[in-house]
Amino acid sequence: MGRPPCCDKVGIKKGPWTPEEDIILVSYIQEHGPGNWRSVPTNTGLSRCSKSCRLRWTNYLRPGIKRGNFTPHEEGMIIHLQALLGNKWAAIASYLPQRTDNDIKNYWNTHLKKKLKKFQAALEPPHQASDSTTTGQYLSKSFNDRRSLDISNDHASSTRLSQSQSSTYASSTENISRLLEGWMRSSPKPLKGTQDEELQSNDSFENTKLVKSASVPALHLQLQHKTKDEQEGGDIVSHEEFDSILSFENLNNAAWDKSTCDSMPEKCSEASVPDFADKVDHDIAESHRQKTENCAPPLSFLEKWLLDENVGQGDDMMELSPMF
DNA sequence: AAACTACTCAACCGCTAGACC
DNA sequence: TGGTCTAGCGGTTGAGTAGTT
Repeated sequence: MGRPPCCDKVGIKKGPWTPEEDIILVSYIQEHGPGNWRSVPTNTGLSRCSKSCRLRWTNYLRPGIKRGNFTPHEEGMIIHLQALLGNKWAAIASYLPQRTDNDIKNYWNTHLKKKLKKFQAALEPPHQASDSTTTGQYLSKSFNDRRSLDISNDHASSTRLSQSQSSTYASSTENISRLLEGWMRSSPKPLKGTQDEELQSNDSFENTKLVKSASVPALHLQLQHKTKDEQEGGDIVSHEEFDSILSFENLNNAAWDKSTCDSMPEKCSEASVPDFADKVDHDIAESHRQKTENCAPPLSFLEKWLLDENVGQGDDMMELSPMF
């Protein structure tokens, strides 16, 4: 006796979503908000199962998602969070709110894993090269060897590489935007502001939800578990190693602030930081605290971030929610 | 120019946890 | 308390694309 399918498979469309389907889904969610996915196919007339609708929304259509072109600091965060948490993509994604877990997972599997493998291979004599697959091992070995290659340069080159690649994400999003614009013009629905604003306001709703359901408690548990592993002789990430994570020249304060404070305000609260410190690692938390202390005045923080981002990677900026 | 290979990433599948009755 | 249902998660697949021969 297996679990019944989430929806009747007969007549359910599979495969890539069309822009028209995207529009239908987005417009429905704009009106009703995300959630109650089961009713989405029936209410929208989409021949998709509820799961597919939810995934399409969370992985692709949800406003505020940053597509492609992972920045060096994002790479650094992914690498080290993966070393710390393992393949807990949702937990990792909660620290990179503009990225979906699917995106991070794909990026890890297609880019970072290989990169780290190469990195490890370069560090180890051939006879020592094991078939290890955990990044913790990669990282521990890599960072313990201070003769190591300049990983920042590696990041930079990879970013250049990825930036040179054409982005199907972008083109798809543009198509949808265009279609949405057309739809908005023809839609009788009275809407305040632009489509983007509308989407962004939904985004704040969605982000709020994300924050609430974000894996922070789970992360605490996992971190506790992880640090326990370390105490028991596990080969995860040492304090020193994690310092190096956060001191990546490209993993600047703005990076952390942006990805944490922007959409995870509770992490910026003074109350949450000591808790974080207890459970994770003093060094990490100290670094985090220093970074998050800047969060108190949201506007000045934002200004700081904007300035930093403009200097460092202006091309890569996300549009800010009008809620700011 | 065609055939082949490698790579990327959107989407799917199957499982689990938690909410609800 | 146990069963059912749903949302969410991580692993995997396969279509499309880029690169190479």
